[in-house]
Amino acid sequence: MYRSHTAGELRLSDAGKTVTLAGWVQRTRKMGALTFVDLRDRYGITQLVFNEETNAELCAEANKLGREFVIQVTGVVAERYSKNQNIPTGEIEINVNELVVLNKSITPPFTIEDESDGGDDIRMKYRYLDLRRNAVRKNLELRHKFCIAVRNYLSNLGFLEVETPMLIGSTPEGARDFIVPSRMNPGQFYALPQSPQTLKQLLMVAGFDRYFQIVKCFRDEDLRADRQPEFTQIDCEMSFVTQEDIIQTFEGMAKHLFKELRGIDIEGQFLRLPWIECMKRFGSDKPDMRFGMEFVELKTTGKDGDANIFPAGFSVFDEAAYVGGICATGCASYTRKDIDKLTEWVKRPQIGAKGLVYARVAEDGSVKSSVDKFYGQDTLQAIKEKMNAQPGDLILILSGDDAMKTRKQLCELRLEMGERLGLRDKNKFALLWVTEFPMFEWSDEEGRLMAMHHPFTHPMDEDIPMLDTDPAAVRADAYDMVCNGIEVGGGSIRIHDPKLQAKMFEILGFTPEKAEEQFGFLMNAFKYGAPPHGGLAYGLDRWVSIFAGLDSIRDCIAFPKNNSGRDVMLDAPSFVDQKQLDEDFIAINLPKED
RNA sequence: GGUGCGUUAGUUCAGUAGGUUAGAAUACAUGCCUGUCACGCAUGGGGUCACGAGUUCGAGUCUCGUACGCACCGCCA
Repeated sequence: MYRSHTAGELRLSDAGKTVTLAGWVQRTRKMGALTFVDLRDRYGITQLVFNEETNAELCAEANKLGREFVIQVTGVVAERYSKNQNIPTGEIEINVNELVVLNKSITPPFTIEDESDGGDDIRMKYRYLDLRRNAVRKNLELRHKFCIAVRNYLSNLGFLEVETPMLIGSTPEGARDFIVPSRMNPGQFYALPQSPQTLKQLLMVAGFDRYFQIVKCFRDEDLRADRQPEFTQIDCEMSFVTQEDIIQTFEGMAKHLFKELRGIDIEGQFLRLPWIECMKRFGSDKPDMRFGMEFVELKTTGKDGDANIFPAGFSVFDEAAYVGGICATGCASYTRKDIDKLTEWVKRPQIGAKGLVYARVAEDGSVKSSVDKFYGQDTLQAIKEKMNAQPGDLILILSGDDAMKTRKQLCELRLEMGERLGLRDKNKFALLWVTEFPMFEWSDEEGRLMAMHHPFTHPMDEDIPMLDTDPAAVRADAYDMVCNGIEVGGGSIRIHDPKLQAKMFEILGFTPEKAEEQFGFLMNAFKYGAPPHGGLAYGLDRWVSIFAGLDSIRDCIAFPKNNSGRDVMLDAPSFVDQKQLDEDFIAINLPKED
């Protein structure tokens, strides 16, 4: 037996007990004849005491201990002379009688403490040391609890967890696949699933009317703080359901998770916003609803309807297709310099605005703007009224030729101002459903319509007739759940009619042969009695990050990849031996260096 | 594929206008210290300033290129 207790559980009530503990040396403090050692394991820290006067030999051994040595000690629990209120075991210490060094450690490359001195790079290279730190370990503990809560909730509703294969066929639609060679089928490749989408639909055909799976998915695309090449989804599918049924079920799950993991009761139904309204009011299909600062449209043209608050005179607005603004509460105190900086910020290539028009509302209600020489006070007052701007507020206005592009720029500005005003509080949560997504979006690169969600998404029933006449206007029976401006889940009602599915492939530019080759298995299955079905997938890593207040999903993944998709600890990916390539009949064809 | 920022001691960083021997904190080592708990004090070791080229009498500092890291755009059905 290596230990009788963990390093986190002993209390004053245990005083007098003889115990054996094992763990890592966090640090040692030598005070003359007394030596204190903090013993750490994943449960906590317990102070060990060695006294030169009672056992000089043992104390000398203790003085040789270094950071991260693995030791086992036996001793008696005693009340501390002066208590440490900062840790749960702070009222006791162990007077050690026996010390065994189970393993030595070389000096770690960074200090393994709550406030580590290590940067991301070195912590990732030595992730197994980083994981010894409370901060990182707690994220993984939260992740574990999250998974338990998910399984409990879904299990109680009759959902069945079914594993689907990791080695499946490649489908070029969507993200790039990771591919895996098949030795027994020379020249052929499996693909790792981007999602178990088609497989879960086949489970519906099989009659598993409530399925879920906590499952790894793989996409060979560039990484971000919230995107890893392998990530985890809570993949769900239900039969004989409408969008309303699915929203009820998974809104319930979100509420359950908030209650279980954060102790937060979310009252009432989540807000639901059609996609087009989201874009008009927030310039995004995943708006951060923790704060308002909604867009006010000052000029619209074309399909948004013709409206214009501005008299002619300022050529930029005269020529713009869209002019919109936000009202930054209390920001009238921004100096000319502050606004110049903000203007530079919106003109950066990442945002791409041409410029920024501002208007300050003074305490007396008068408006002073950067376009005073083009517009009279009456126009400025009209803008103030329309934007409901109060004295002390700063109105920020962007314009452009393309309404959607300008809205996206305004969205960036809104988020930035929200950040500056401290309105994006990590302990506040604002959830909503975004619905009525467009079915298709035009791809310049492909020169055809692409599925905005995926090709198995059912159109909204009332829009089905438009598939023939105006496919670009068709809305999908799809929905995303958004939390604090992050897409945490999304799904749709699926097509279960093989004829409708065939039509969809046709609109997406598949020839019947191509559709048959890639998705024949699904089309075929649908001929044998496919139930109406739909589902949703939650991004587990993103959910856990939100609950843990993390900026990057990497912090809740035990062994994440870096920006270049590398595992710097394993040094993967790597080249393989020629023998291995030969077995798989693979020739490497790297581009020649210039 | 692109944009921005970065790379200096084991680690986190500072380094002024281009000028002598590149600093701090922490970590590490040694010593002192009987109640510490971010202990304290003293002493010490530790640097190819990412790499390559260029400008210059002289480069950690300026220029160009490369590599790597982070954030973002494209991409992510």
